[in-house]
Amino acid sequence: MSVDDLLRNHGLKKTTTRKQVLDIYLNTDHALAVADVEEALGDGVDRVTLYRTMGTFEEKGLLHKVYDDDGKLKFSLCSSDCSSHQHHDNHLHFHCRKCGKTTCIENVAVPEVEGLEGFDIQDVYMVANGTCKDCIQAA
Amino acid sequence: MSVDDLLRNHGLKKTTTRKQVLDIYLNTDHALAVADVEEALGDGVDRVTLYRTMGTFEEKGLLHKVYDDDGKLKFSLCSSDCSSHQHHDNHLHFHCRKCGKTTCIENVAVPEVEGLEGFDIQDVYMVANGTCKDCIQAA
DNA sequence: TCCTTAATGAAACATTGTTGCATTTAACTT
DNA sequence: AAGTTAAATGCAACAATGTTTCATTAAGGA
Ligand SMILES: [Mn+2]
Ligand SMILES: [Mn+2]
Ligand SMILES: [Zn+2]
Ligand SMILES: [Zn+2]
Repeated sequence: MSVDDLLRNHGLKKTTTRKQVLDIYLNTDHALAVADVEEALGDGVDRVTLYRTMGTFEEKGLLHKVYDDDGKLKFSLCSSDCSSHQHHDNHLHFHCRKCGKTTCIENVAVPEVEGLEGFDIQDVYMVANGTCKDCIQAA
Repeated sequence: MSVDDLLRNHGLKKTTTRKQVLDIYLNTDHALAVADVEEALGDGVDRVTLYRTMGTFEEKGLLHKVYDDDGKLKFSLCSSDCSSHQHHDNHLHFHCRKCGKTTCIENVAVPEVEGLEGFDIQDVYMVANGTCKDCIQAA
């Protein structure tokens, strides 16, 4: 889907910054932090605007949060059925300790949690840490 | 096990601050951030010392890191078989969005990850978010 | 008790994220 | 196409979290 369509479908105004940010995510295969996007845009856009842009994208279901080993916040594109009402990104994530990249493993679902009687589970986050394919091959 | 024994068994000097910090963790059933410990100690101990203390405890296998929903870093007591060589805290964690407490669910193991051929998985972190027992009862 | 090394305190700094307010711009109305 | 309005942006100031350097203090062994 195009950048313009994605923005319209999620009820967002079509601004220059939003189109640029979304374009970056569409052309990257791993999660990006605010600082990464800031660097990719090479100045010209205020840091605060990026924080607000990513926040809005997360609220509206365009991006979902990803945390790596060190609690560093990154964002990844959501699957097509995420909206402002609900996220459906219950897949595994992989964080490579060599290259630092965090990737969505869309085809591995987070397993159901058993044995937690008395708790109300809303969602489960799961991240595997280790060495990614690329870094193994490069070694 | 006593505070003194724990410190000795992990090869750590017995200082006032370390004993106080460890005592707090032994008497709390949920994970605590550096700021939480600082507040519990009520001044007198420098913030930097606490960061270093918790860092050392983590290295030596006395505490393990816990991240909640917002990437906030907390620490929890490790199971008895953690050491500076390796952590064995592969259990589920629960983060309550009402009270904010993060708890170790020692009796629920993190499931093995299937379907990740080509990756080298070192460890897996898993946290369930929702409402805890206490907050459900209080409602 | 003395000595050595590790632990601590203090200050300065870096990074990440938030808030208030003035200005600009997108989308809608006319 | 111009005008209107609410949302988005830029800027400055602030807050929270974490790190680094260096002088001082304290722990544990000799
Ligand atoms: Mn994902
Ligand atoms: Mn735990
Ligand atoms: Zn890698
Ligand atoms: Zn609760």
